[in-house]
Amino acid sequence: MISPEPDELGIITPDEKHGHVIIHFDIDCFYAQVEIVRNPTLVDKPVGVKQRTLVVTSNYIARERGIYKCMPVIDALNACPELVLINGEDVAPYREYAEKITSLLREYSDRVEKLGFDENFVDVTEYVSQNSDSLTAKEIQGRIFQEKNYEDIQKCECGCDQLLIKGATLAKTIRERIYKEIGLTTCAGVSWNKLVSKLLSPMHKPNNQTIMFPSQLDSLMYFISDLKKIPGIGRSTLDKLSSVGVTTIAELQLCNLTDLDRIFDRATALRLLKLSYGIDDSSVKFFEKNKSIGVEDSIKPITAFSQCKEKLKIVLKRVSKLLIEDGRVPTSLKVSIRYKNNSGDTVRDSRQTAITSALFRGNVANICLPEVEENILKKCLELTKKMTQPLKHIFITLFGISFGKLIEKKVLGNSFFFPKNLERVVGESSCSQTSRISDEDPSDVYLDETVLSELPLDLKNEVLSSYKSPKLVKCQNEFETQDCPNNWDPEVYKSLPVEIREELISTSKRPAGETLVQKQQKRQKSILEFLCK
Amino acid sequence: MISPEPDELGIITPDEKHGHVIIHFDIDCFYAQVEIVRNPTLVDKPVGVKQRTLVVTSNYIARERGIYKCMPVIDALNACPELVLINGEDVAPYREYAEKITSLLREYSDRVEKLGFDENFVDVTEYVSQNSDSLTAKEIQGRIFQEKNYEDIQKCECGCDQLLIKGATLAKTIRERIYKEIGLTTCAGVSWNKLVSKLLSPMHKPNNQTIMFPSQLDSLMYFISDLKKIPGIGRSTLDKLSSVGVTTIAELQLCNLTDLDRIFDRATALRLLKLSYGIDDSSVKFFEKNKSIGVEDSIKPITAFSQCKEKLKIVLKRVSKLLIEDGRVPTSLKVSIRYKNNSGDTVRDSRQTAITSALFRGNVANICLPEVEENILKKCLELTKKMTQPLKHIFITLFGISFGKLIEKKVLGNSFFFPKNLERVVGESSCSQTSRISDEDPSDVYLDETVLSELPLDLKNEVLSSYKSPKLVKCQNEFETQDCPNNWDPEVYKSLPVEIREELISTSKRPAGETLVQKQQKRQKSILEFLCK
DNA sequence: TGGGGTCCT
DNA sequence: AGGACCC
DNA sequence: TGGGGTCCT
DNA sequence: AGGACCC
Ligand SMILES: Nc1ccn([C@H]2C[C@H](O)[C@@H](COP(=O)(O)OP(=O)(O)OP(=O)(O)O)O2)c(=O)n1
Ligand SMILES: Nc1ccn([C@H]2C[C@H](O)[C@@H](COP(=O)(O)OP(=O)(O)OP(=O)(O)O)O2)c(=O)n1
Ligand SMILES: Nc1ccn([C@H]2C[C@H](O)[C@@H](COP(=O)(O)OP(=O)(O)OP(=O)(O)O)O2)c(=O)n1
Ligand SMILES: Nc1ccn([C@H]2C[C@H](O)[C@@H](COP(=O)(O)OP(=O)(O)OP(=O)(O)O)O2)c(=O)n1
Ligand SMILES: [Mg+2]
Ligand SMILES: [Mg+2]
Ligand SMILES: [Mg+2]
Ligand SMILES: [Mg+2]
Repeated sequence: MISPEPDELGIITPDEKHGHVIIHFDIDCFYAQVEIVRNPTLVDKPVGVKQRTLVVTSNYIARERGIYKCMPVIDALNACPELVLINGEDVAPYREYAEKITSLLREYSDRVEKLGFDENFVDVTEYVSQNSDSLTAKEIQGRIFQEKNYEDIQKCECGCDQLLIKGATLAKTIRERIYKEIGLTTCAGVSWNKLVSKLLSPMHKPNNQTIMFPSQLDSLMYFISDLKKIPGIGRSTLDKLSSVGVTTIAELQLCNLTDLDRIFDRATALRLLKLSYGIDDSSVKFFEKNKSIGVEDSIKPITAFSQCKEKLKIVLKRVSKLLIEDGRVPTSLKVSIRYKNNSGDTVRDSRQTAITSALFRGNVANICLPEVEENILKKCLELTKKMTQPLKHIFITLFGISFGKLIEKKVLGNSFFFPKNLERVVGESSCSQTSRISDEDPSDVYLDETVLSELPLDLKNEVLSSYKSPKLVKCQNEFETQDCPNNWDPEVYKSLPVEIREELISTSKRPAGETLVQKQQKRQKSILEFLCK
Repeated sequence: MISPEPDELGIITPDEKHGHVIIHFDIDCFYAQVEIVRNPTLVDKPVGVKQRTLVVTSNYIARERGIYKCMPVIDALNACPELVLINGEDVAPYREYAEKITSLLREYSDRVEKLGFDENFVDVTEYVSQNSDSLTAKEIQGRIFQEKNYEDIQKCECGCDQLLIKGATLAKTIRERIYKEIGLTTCAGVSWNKLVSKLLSPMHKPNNQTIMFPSQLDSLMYFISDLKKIPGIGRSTLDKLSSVGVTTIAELQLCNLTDLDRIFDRATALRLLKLSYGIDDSSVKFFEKNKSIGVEDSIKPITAFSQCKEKLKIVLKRVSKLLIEDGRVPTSLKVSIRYKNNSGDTVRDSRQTAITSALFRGNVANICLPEVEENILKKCLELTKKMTQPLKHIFITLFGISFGKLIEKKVLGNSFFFPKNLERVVGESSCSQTSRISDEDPSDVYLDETVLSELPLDLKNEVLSSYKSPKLVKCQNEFETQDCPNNWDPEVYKSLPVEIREELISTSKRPAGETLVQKQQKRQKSILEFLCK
C-alpha cells in the first residue's frame, strides 16, 4: 500500500489533485455492434467485421469462441467456423454512428475529446456541480473497481468522492440515452483524470461502467500491470524500456531515473514515471472538428502506372462523399501508396500538395462535377508519379487520399511568399458559398453556352452545379476545340492542357477585335488573360 | 504592349481584378538608420552595420561609395576606408523600432503583414473608402512609375485609379507620421496587389514612394526583368528555371508550360507564370504576433562539449529578455548549432523539445530565477548533446536558442496521448498569471523558508518572483542537502537530480509520521509524491 | 558569410 | 527535422 | 495484417 | 515527409 495512509478519521491526503470528474466512454465491439444494429438478425450469432484479410473486431459471442481483435480471417474461421463475417472496409457507417455519439455527449460539456471513432473523454466537472442535486443518489451506479463496498474505501479529504459518485450517476444516464437514442451499448470509466478513466472503462465490459476513488490508485496500476496498456506507451517506448530491463508497470515505478536517462530525455522519463503511477494532469480538450478526411483502399497489386488513375478515382469518389458531407473546403491533398521498393521491401510513402479552394469553385460539393474531379485526379496522379518515379517496377497494393487544412468558408487567393499555402488566412471571412447540389430534379432548362460563358465564374459554377450529369457531360464537351476564344492563337490554345482551356473559355470576356502585330505579344496576352481566370 | 488595349474612350478592361489598395512599406537602410537615430553624430558619415565579418547594411552615403548589403567587412573597408562600422549583432534595438512601426500601421488596418523586421504590407482598402473625402487631393503624392504624367496613363474601367491615388495620399501621411513619431524615413509602394506594391516600393529609394496603375503592369515586369527580384523565386527555383533556359521575367512569361512541367508540378508552374505577369491574388494577412522568439550567436570555435553550457547560457540570457518582454509562455524549445561534421563539412543542425509552461512557474519572467534558468539550460544541453553525440571532434561555431508555441496564459497540464504536446489546448482559459518581476525594489521582508515551502507552488513562485537576486540566491540554497523532506529516504533523495529535489522540497506537504515497513514502498511513495509536484 | 523570421514536407 | 523562402 | 485518425520532428 | 502514437 503506497497510497497515502489514512489519518485517524480514515481520511487520506492525496498526492494528486482531483477536482475534476472525467468520464471515458467506449462503445462495445463498435463495428460489430453497428452491423448488428443494421441487421438485427445477427444479434444471436457470432459476428466478425473484416477488412480484407483481417477480422478487426467481433461481437462478444464471437469473442467467447476465441476471436480477438485484428485476427487474421483464416485463423478466425478456424477457431469459429460459424463466424458471420461482414465486410467493414468502407467505414462510412461507423463514422456516422460515431458522430451521433459525440453530438450527444456535447450536450453535457464543451470538453469532449474524441479518440478514434468509438471513444470519447468528457470532462463533466461543471455539469456535475451545476446539477448536483439531481445527480444525488444513495447507490453508486455500475461497478466499483475491485468490487469494493464504498464503505470500505478510504475517503479523500478534498471531497472528490461525492463528485465522482455523481459522475457515475451521470455516466449511467448518458449511457442509457446512448442506448435508447442511438441503439448502442457502451462502457464508461469514471474518475478524476483521463488516464484512470480510460483504464477503468473496459474493466467490466461489455455494457457496464466502473468507478474508482483516489485511494485505490496503486491497486489499479498494480492490477493493470501491463505497460502496453498505458496509453502513450507504444511499441517503440516498450522496446526501449525493456532494453533497460523494465517490463512491468511496477518495475517502471521503481526504476532508477538514471536508467531511463540512458534511453529517454529527462522530460520523457518523468512523463513515463508519472504514467506508471496513474498520474495525468492533462485536460480533456475542447471539442474540435476533425482536421483531415481520408480514405484508403488496399487493392490487388497493380503493376503499371497507367492503372493508377482508375484506382485513385475509386478512392477519390469515396472521399468526395465525406468531403461533401463535411462541407468544408480542403486546401491540402495527400496521396499515400503502399508498394514494393527497388529492394523488394513493402513500404508506405506519401506526397502532399497544397490545393487552392478555387479548384472547388466556391463549393466543395462541386467535387462531383466531372471536370473538378478530373482536376483533382490529375493532382493525385502527379503526387503518385513523384513516388513511383524512381521505381524499377511498379507494384502498388494500396492507395490512400486524404484532404486536410479544411477551411470553413471559400477564400480565394494564394498566399504570397508562402506559395504552398494556398489559402490559410487566419480569420479570413469573405465570400458566399454556392448552394449544394440537391437531389431534387433541377429542371430541364436549356443551358445557353454563350450566355453561360459570359457569366462570372462564380455564377457560372453556381448554375452548372444545379444541373445533373447529362447536362454536365454536355458542359464538359463545351471545352473542346471549336471554342477557341477569338483573342487566342489557336495553336497556343490547343497546346494548353484541358484544365487550362476549360478555365480560359469560362473567363474570356470580350470579342477583342484589336490587331496585335507581334505573335509573341499575342501569346503573352493570351496567357495573361488565362492566368487571370 | 500586352496590357489590355484601351477602347475608344481610352478606358481599359483589366485582366486582373483590383478592388484593393495595398501599400508596402520598407524602411530605408533599416539597421543603419536606427544606429544613426541612436547616435545622430553619424548622420553625415558613411555608416555600416556589421555582424561578425559581414556588413549587413549601410546608409546611403556609404552606398554611394560602393558598399552593398551583406558585403564582407574586408571588402567594405577596402572600398571605403572611412566607413564607420557599428556592431549590430544584437538586434534588440531594431526589433524595438520594428515594433513601433507595426503598431502605428495597425491604426489603419487589421491587415498588417510583417515581412522581416522592416517591411509591412497594409491593406488600406477599407480605410481609403471610409476616409475618401479627406484623402481627396489634386496631386498624386510621390512618384508615378516611369515618371508618367497621370494624364498620359490609361484609365481603368473599374475606377481603381482614384482609389489608388487616395492610397498614395494616405501612404504619404503615414510615412510622415513614421518620420515625426519614430524618426525613420521609409519607402512605400502603392498598387492593387502585394507583389506590385513590393516591387514598386524601392523604385525611388530612399525616402520616397511610388504608385502605379494597372495599365502599366507589363512595363513594370519588363522593367524589373530580373527573376530573382520576384518574391517567391529564390535560389532553388532560379536554378531550376535556368535549367530549362529561363533566365528573365520575359522568358518566363513566354515559356512553354511543358518546359516548366519538367521541373515543377503544375500548380507551381502556374504560380510562377502568374508572378511573371505581376499577378498576385494573395491577401494581406491579418496582423498576428510572432510565432517564435530566438537568438543566435556565432562564436569562435569551441572544441569540447564542456564549453557548450557557458555559450548557451549567454544566448539564453539574451533570449530570456525578449521572452519576458513578450510575456507569453513558450512550450517549445529549439537549439541550433553550426559545426563541422565527421566529414569536415560545416553544417547546421537543430533539435527541438516540448517544454511545460510549469517550468516557468506561472510567469515567464521567472526565467531569470537562477533555478529556472538552470533547468532550461539543462534542456538546451540535452538537445545539444543529441546533435554532438555522433561527432568525433567537437567544433561548434554557432549556438541558437529559439522558443516557440508561445501561449497567452499559463496553462498547466501535459496533453494526454500526445506526450510532446505539453500545453496546446485550443481555447484553454484558466489560471492567473503572476505579476512581472518589477524593477522597483520589492521590500526586504525576511522570507521564512518553512512557511514558504508549505505554500502551494503557484503562490510560492509568485512570492519568489517578487524578490530580487540576493534573496533568490538564498532560496536556491534552500534546495540543498539538509532539507531532505522527512518522509523521504535520504539516500533516494540525494540520488535525485537537483531539479527534482528542488521541486520536491517545494511541494512536500506534511510531516508524514507514518511508519512504512518496506524500503521499496517507501521509495515508491517518495517518487509518487515528487511526481505530484 | 549575421542574425533574425515564416511556412511546407 | 530539414528545406525553401523572406528580410 | 484494414482503415481510420492525431501530433511532433 | 516520416515517425510515434491512438482506435
Ligand atoms: N487497430 C484497430 C483498432 C480498432 N479498430 C476499430 C474497430 C473497433 O470496432 C473500433 C473500436 O476499437 P476498440 O478498441 O474500442 O474495440 P471494440 O469497440 O471493437 O471492442 P471493445 O468492446 O473491446 O471496445 O475501432 C480498428 O479498425 N483497428
Ligand atoms: N483541465 C484539467 C485539469 C486537471 N485535470 C485533472 C487531472 C489531474 O488528475 C487532476 C489534477 O491536475 P492538476 O494538478 O493540473 O490540477 P489543477 O488544480 O491545476 O487543475 P485545474 O486546471 O482544474 O485548476 O485534475 C483535468 O482533468 N482537467
Ligand atoms: N540578408 C539580410 C537582409 C536584411 N537584413 C537586415 C538588415 C537590413 O537593414 C534590414 C532590412 O532589409 P532591407 O532589405 O530592407 O535593407 P535595408 O533596409 O537595410 O536597405 P533598403 O534601404 O534598401 O531597404 O534587414 C539582414 O540582416 N540580412
Ligand atoms: N483579400 C484580397 C483579395 C484580393 N486582393 C487583390 C489582389 C489582386 O490583385 C486583386 C484581385 O484578386 P482576386 O481575383 O482574388 O479578387 P477578388 O474580387 O476575389 O477579391 P476580394 O477578396 O476582395 O473579393 O485584389 C487583395 O489584395 N486582397
Ligand atoms: Mg475503443
Ligand atoms: Mg470499443
Ligand atoms: Mg526590406
Ligand atoms: Mg529596408
